[in-house]
Amino acid sequence: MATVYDVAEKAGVSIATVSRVFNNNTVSQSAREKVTAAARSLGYTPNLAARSLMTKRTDTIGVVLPDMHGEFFSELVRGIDAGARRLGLHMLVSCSHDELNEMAAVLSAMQGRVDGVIIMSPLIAIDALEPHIPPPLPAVIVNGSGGRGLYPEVNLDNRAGARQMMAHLLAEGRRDICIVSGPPDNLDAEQRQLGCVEAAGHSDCRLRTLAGAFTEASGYAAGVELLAHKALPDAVFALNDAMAIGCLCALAERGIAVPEQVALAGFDDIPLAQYLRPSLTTVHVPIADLGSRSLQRLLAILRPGAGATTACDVLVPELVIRDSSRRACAPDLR
Amino acid sequence: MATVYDVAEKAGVSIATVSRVFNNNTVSQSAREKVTAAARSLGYTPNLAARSLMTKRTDTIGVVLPDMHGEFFSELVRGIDAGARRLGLHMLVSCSHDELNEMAAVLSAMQGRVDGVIIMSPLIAIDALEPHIPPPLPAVIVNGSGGRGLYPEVNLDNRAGARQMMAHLLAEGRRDICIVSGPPDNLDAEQRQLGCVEAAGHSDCRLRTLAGAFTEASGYAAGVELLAHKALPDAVFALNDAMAIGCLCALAERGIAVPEQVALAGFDDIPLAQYLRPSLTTVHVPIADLGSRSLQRLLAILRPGAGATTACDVLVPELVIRDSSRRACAPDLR
DNA sequence: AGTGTCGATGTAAGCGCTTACAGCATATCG
DNA sequence: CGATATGCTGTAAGCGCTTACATCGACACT
Repeated sequence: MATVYDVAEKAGVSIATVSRVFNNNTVSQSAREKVTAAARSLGYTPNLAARSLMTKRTDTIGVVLPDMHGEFFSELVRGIDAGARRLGLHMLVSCSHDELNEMAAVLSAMQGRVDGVIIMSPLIAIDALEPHIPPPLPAVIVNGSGGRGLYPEVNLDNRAGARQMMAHLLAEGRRDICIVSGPPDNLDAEQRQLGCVEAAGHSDCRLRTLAGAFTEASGYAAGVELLAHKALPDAVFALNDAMAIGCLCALAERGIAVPEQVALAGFDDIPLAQYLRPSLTTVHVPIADLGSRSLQRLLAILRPGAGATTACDVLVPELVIRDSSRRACAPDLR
Repeated sequence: MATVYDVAEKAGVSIATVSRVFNNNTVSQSAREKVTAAARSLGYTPNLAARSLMTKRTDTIGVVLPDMHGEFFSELVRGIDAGARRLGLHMLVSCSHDELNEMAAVLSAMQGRVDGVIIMSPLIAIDALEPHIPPPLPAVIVNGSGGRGLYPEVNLDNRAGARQMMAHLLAEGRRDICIVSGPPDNLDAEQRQLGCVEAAGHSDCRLRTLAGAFTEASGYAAGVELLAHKALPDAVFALNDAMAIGCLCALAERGIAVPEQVALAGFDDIPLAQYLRPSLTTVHVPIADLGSRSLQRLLAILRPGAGATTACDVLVPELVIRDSSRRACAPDLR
């Protein structure tokens, strides 16, 4: 590999000038041209390790995810990547499997490789996690509501989303609502459930809960269990779309009409939701926005004063009403 | 940040010994303990840029994807990540949006940041891409069938998968089959289509094609178009699951019974496929395997002799027959 | 005792780059 | 015309680390 010395020699200038050309510093037009030509002919690329060593920057940001399963995470990464590319930043991705030690390991391994990290950890309580973030590492936490304020957070208002959905179901006249919950300790799931309980509290409806795990299979299982009881609820609110799909499958198998006998609702609004039969009422979560927003947040730390930071970092999801919850089931023609 | 000098001083040894401790070289028990203690108390972490500068390794591999949409890519990344973690490697991810220039830019930016790259580019022909891969950068190409052999490839036998599906549909007595194709120039789509044509050639069936784009929406549109014609085919083979779902939606909306009137098949076997009503017959693509296999391949270049390389790098997908294509529609109880 | 071997350690030389500082034209001004 | 400012450029000092080489005991063997 060619170095600044090779380029300098070929261009007949000093290494400092070469470096200046590649860092957009003040260089005469003629020198710039000579250097550029020499660099091209030698196939020179600056050695980034050496550069990092001097500048103490890596132009890379880390993304720590619990897992890579499903559309949710890929969408999040997409949101971050889009922003990062525009800023000339790279993206180091790692999955921690929601295990505290593994997450600590990932974070410490990232130290020195990245200028900052975006951490998403719906399972691990942030106050347990915070001590494991290496102090010099700037970090932003996504969707981990309730840290000690040491790190900026970008959150989704899961509670508000759940409340909206409940309000909708109640408005449709549903009074016996069954919630299919998320995995224990999952913060999103907790918040969504909380929203449901809040909304139900203001009404005369009956609320029950079936255990779920945010997977299609657990939704299916919940649906089967539902049918084992004598009294079918008049609405099922699965706390994510994957479970709603599983549940829909179980209900359809047993010939239960949705929404006529039972209304069904999900949460997330995955792209597919509108292509189910019946199309799925759900809560739209702007996942990619969550990603780009958290990148913005991180950038505000890394390059202070670079751009105006949005003060608000709680995204409010939006209710999307489709056929699966409608009393009068109008065909959804998109 | 503490450096080797600080640790050396505190531990009463030379910097070489400190370095040796952190590189598992031969050091006496007592020295090792002194260094470890000193390092911990100073919160020392080796500076990776400096290390890279000497070793010329980054312990990071790059992953270049066309996009991050949908489950396919996240699953692939998951497969790579799992392997990488075990080997102590990091993963730099970037999306190129299937644009040649952007891909070239991404690749050149990765040079020096990674020890090698895994490139997935279903849209860009590999022989167009190869010149843009910086020569010193070890690379493995996933699913980009048909390079000039400059780089190892890990491919999925799309053609065989499509042939299997066709054979199944024919065996079920379907004779008028409509294919919903993928986006133009997409290599996977091309291969799948080719497999269909091959299989049809050996039979007496009628084959027609409707344009698709691997999205739910395009599948839906294809379904609608299908219904506009007077003669409904007796089978629809959508070249990926997303389109099959869209198509199923369109058919269901118009009251067409699947599989009684029309059999429906997809390709990919996304996790959701079994939870559709009717559950979707499809071709199972071991996506995560594709990822881990390509990592293995890359590793064989990076660390020659480290592990036995599997000679075979063509993964054969597997037919998964579910309700959507069965003549006698037995309930699928999983 | 002399010699060879071997493991543990220290010394010092870079890896390729950025950047403070100094130098040196050339332009500007009193 | 000398003094001062200005714009480019070169020199050289590291950034924090790994590692070749030299050194030095300790030990075994003849």
